[in-house]
Amino acid sequence: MIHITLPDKSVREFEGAVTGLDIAKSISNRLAKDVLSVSVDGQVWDLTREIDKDAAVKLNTWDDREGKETFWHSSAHLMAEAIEFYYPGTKFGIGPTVDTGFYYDIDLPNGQVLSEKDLEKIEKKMLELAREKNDIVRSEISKKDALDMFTQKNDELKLELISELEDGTITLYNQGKFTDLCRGPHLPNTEYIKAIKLTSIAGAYWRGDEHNKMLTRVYGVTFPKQKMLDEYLVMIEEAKKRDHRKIGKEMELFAFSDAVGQGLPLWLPKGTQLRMQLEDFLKRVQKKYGYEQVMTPHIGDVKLYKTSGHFQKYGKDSFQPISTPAEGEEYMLKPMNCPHHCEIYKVRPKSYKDLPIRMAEFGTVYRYEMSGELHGLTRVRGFTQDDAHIFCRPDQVKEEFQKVIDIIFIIFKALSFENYTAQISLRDPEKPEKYIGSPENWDKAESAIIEACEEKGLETTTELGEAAFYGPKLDFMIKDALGRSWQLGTVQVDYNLPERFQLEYIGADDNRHRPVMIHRAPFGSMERFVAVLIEHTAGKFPLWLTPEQVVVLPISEKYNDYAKKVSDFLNISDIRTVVDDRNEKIGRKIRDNELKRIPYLLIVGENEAQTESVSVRRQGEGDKGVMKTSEFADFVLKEIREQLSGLYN
RNA sequence: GCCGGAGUAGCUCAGGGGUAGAGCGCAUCCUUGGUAAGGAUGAGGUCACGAGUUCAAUUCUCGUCUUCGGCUCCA
Repeated sequence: MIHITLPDKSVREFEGAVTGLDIAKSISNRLAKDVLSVSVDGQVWDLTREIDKDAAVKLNTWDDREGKETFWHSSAHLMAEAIEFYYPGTKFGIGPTVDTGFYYDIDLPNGQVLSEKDLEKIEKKMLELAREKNDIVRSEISKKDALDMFTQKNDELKLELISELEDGTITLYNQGKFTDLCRGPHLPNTEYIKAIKLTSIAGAYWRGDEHNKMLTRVYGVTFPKQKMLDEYLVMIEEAKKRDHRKIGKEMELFAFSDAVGQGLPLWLPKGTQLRMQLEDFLKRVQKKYGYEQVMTPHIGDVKLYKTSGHFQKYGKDSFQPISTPAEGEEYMLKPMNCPHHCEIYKVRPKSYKDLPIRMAEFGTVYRYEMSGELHGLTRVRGFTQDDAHIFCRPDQVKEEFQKVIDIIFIIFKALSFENYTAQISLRDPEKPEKYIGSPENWDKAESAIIEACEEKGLETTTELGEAAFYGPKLDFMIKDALGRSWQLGTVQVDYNLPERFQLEYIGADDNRHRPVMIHRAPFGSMERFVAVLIEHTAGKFPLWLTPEQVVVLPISEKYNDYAKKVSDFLNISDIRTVVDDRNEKIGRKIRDNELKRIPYLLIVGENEAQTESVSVRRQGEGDKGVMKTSEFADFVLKEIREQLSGLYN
């Protein structure tokens, strides 16, 4: 008798060994059709693999991550089978699943190359093979046999993988004419796969090491229903429309120029206005939280970065030192603001009563990112961090950390960022030698972060070994239009720099102590943040951020004076207005896309009887009717106030 | 940096060894008392840059730069 415990704690009894599929059938036919794999005591198994002892079982469908992974994993094998059909002798590296879909790294024989056009025929072949309904069969194999088999195939990639596996744990999966080394699990057969799209081809190093051979990586995604693929493709198209590079160009927020240089963004007037609104907002919040603004130069003596240790670690990846007329003198474009702030700290001796000191700067830094890494505003070579450094006593770390989390919450709430994740990065407990600072301080800092997050009710994931060598950290990630994760806000505890710069304060005991430094940047960088904000809002910014709040349109030239009066009047209310003094054809300009992005359109002179009034149109709502200009000002201010209300508490 | 696409008007793109093309935008004029439009005319290009092949290169070849998709990296 076998007892199977389901997630709802109910227990089903079976006469003898059962498969996941059997269990699903015993529940409902519908589930038997939908189930893709089965988790047995936490391990994901094939549906057809026999369970011969009591176990806790979860049936995975498309809605479960495990189900999707099984589906895509089998799809990768299907793709490999199709590729082997057209390119016999292809060597196969690894073929894992990713967030959406799967890829396979392959090495085509005789230096053949794959182009985008070839993907279609592979797709077709995959569908053909899928319809053959070939069973996917698992078998166990000894290490020796496995080595023999792939030696015969002359596939040194698989041989390398096998050589690292333990004998007795090696399994093969076969479908049709294709057999692959694989841990599994897989679908029972290929007919589950109904809709296939191979999305792209890219180069990738074998095992991610640039000293290794470059393989061809083929990406694809599959679905159990054609309709789901269609929806996915529509979603991708929609996402492309939100791309910040596209919107940034259309709205004239920022630009790049070959003449200026790669990865160096030019902020256009509207983009600058947007950015300044964000900066002002954060400055107000920071002021409330006891930060003081500072300013430091864009360059610094190379020695400064040698003291901080950054030169040794990152000197090669920086813009190279600038020589001066003086012999042997070298300066660097600053790659970070921290060393400058440490020097500010040292201006005069500090008492424990002075701490915490919170030093903020919108500091522009320059890093020579690899050319292939540059990407719109999200990865650039010159960018402005909304940087601040908090110098505090060890006993203040937790409280300061919580205050930083508060600030990040205020920002995310103000901009309705809900789809974020937070990750705590701690030491690797097995490798204490990797980290600087005393274990006691690390313990204190790590528990301070964990407790601070808990007390703030922040849901986090914890990664061991992901901490910086100088301290633990907390990162906030947010997804962009295409589902890629970007790191935005970051809070890092640092024991290293205070040490290197010999920072001190005099404690209540009249002894010298070392302060703890907290680095934090809620936006991360203005560039990246604006990029994510654009994609998040698809260019429809909250009213208080909109680069063009209100457009005043005189319907003909004779209303120009009045339009100017209206705009002057509204300017008093801190609302940007744009007067276009062209004639009535202006209507053509303000339409479609542009109209969509301007919250308010005021038309002056529509009704000659009411020259004291304006016709108001609200984005997405259409005609709001005729209002007195002063009424409109109140109306808009009220709306902005509503959007801003509650942001500070 | 590496692999693979791409670079033609302000924007989106078509073309192709022999005066350079479209749509939108822009300009001028006409029409339209209008919910933001119709018509006519026109201006805009070293076809990214540099070499090579050729009688002739924007087109073919090579190199450089930039950009896009990945890899790697991210203080």
